[in-house]
Amino acid sequence: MKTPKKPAADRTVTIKDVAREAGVSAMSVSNVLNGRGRISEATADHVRAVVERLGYRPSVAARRLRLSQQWTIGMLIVVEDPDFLSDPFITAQVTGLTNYLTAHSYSLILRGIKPSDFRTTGLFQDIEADGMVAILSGEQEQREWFIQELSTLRVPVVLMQEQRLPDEADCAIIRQDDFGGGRQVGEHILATGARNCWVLLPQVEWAAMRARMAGAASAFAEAGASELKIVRCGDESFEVSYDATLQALRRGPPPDAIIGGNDQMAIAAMKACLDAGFRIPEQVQITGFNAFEIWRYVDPVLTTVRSAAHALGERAAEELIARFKSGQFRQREIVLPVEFQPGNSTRSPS
Amino acid sequence: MKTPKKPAADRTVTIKDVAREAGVSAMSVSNVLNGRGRISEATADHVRAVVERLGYRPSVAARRLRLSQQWTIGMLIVVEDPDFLSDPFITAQVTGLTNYLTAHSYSLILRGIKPSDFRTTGLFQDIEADGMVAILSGEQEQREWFIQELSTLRVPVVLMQEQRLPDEADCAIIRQDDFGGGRQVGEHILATGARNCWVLLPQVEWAAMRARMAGAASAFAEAGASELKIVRCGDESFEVSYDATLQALRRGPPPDAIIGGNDQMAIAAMKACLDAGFRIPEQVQITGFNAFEIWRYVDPVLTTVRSAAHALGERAAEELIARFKSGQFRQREIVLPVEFQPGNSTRSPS
DNA sequence: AAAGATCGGTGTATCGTTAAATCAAAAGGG
DNA sequence: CCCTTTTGATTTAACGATACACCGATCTTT
Repeated sequence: MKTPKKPAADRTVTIKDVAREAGVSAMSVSNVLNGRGRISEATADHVRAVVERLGYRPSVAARRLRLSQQWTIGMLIVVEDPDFLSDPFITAQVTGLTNYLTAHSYSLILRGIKPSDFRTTGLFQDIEADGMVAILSGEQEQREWFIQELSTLRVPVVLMQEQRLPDEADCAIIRQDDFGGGRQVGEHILATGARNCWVLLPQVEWAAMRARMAGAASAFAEAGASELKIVRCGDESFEVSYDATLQALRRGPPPDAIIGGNDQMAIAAMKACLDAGFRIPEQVQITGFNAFEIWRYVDPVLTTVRSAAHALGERAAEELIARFKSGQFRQREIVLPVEFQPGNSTRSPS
Repeated sequence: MKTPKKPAADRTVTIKDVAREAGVSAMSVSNVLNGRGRISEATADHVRAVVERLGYRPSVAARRLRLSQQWTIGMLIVVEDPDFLSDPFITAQVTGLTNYLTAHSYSLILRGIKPSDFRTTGLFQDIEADGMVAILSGEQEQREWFIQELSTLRVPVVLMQEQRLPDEADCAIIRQDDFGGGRQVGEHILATGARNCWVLLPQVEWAAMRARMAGAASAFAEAGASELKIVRCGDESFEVSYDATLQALRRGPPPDAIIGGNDQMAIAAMKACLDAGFRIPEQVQITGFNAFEIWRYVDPVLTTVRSAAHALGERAAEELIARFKSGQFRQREIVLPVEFQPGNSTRSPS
């Protein structure tokens, strides 16, 4: 007796094939596989066996259409730099998101776009995502406009790093305590006796960075110290931050301390100071933010603020799925704590 | 006169709504929007106007089902570490991929999985991607098995970092010239007079890293120098590499040079050497690989190899789309050049 | 023993789009 | 002026799954 045994059929196996082969209706197969409806154990086993034998896999596309659910979350990173994953703080959040979503059978579609491309690709209309996560940069006004546009999609929206929401926006914000972290940095710097300080910020507005700076500034203001001097860099890259710091050093007297907007900028500034002949931390102190892995391996070890970036991503995913399932989009704000991490790029408080 | 003007209808607008409103058949609407079939300019304009007025957006889900095309590429990063985006070399490739795909209206679904999860989530059966990109780690045998499994999906497959393919695998490989880069590093080190060298490699097998090492080894072999001593680190993280180097330094005589498997490991090794009291590059020389942005901002500036990671990702995306469109899956290998980048962590060749 | 409840399951319609076949009317050809 | 071709558009039937309504048997209940 010949057994062709052709389980790797060329045409894809559909639910009807299984139904015919098992001698039941397509509906029953569906019910068995989804554990719905009333099916006897016997036929269920039989159906499962046939499914196994034919190697049937339900069509995701069909299910998506029928149930109008995509099991897909869109993630939008709006930033000028096309190299949108260069910041480890962002990748860590992405990782957290992906891992959580994968574990819950959702997929993440990642897209980095320039603000100017927001309307064309930012709304993920070619995707029909079940929800959106966004990290926005740019001026407050522009960001608010983005947020409003995102709301028109009628899917849950979670914003990361954003510090406050327009009243009408029914989004969730997931962020860390940037202000608090910045304040601790400021207090620490003040305690070392520094008074004349710079803050290194990129040209682009990041709400989180502004909050860090505001935190530090509030500490300085309370102490009656002189105002922080903002040094603008073109962007957050090492190169640009390095150049900006070097130029600023050449232009006038050096500061007691430089507060970097993040670790990258701080490390670049550190290098610039060293190259300019200053000793760290004796002459100039440096602080970073976010404690990305390298902070310990530069010399001297960087004083920074440890953030739970991975957890931020996970919480965002969790919130998003919860919103999608419940259909409730109430305004909400989730803030995770940060931890100040003193290193050797600042002096011990005296 | 009251104009309710309710363009943001609650129920989604389908092609039928447009057809009814425009007084034509659904098919005509479809044809207008896709520029197919025979349609007079007049009706086309009219239909477009109605589409605009009703705010109609074609349903991606329906189109996906009908055309059995998903406009989606799956990217698989198989690695033990759940923090699969911590390597900037990988994120740069991801960025290149995403940007190219987005520009061509494809989406990337990213997933980092442990080797043990390969069967459950690795095949993207819950996605039905039009193609797959994979970065695999692990033993050769295991990787080959993964490659074979990926082939069963009957979609184009592009592998990154892989150095050679099993004969039956009709995949494309996109990689950089790791061997050549490693060889240049080896030659450079030899030229400085170093003879007794270590190679820092993670426990996990990365084909690319092995190739770099083989390149360096070949230079040493030809020069008749003593064999490279492999120092295994548990993984590629700074912390583990640092500890491994420090331990190795304590256990015996220091090497003339340490060849890092990548920049991260090299920087960690550098710090370990400094902390152990060695001067760089006078006593110990260090080299990295991949030139991720920080290489210039550590002290001393790291000698490394510049790679076109972004371009690797773009080429991968391009190849994938080409394969999908043509339906031709012939074995292919694309190799991009690398550029040796001498720094101050090695001495000048004498 | 009639009436209802439970069990196990089937048929039909539908999600929104597009390929293929078809068709009526206008245009062209001899 | 009849016959073919072209033009512009329609009708039908999928793509593969699931919601919903319904149905014929058993099994209870009184």
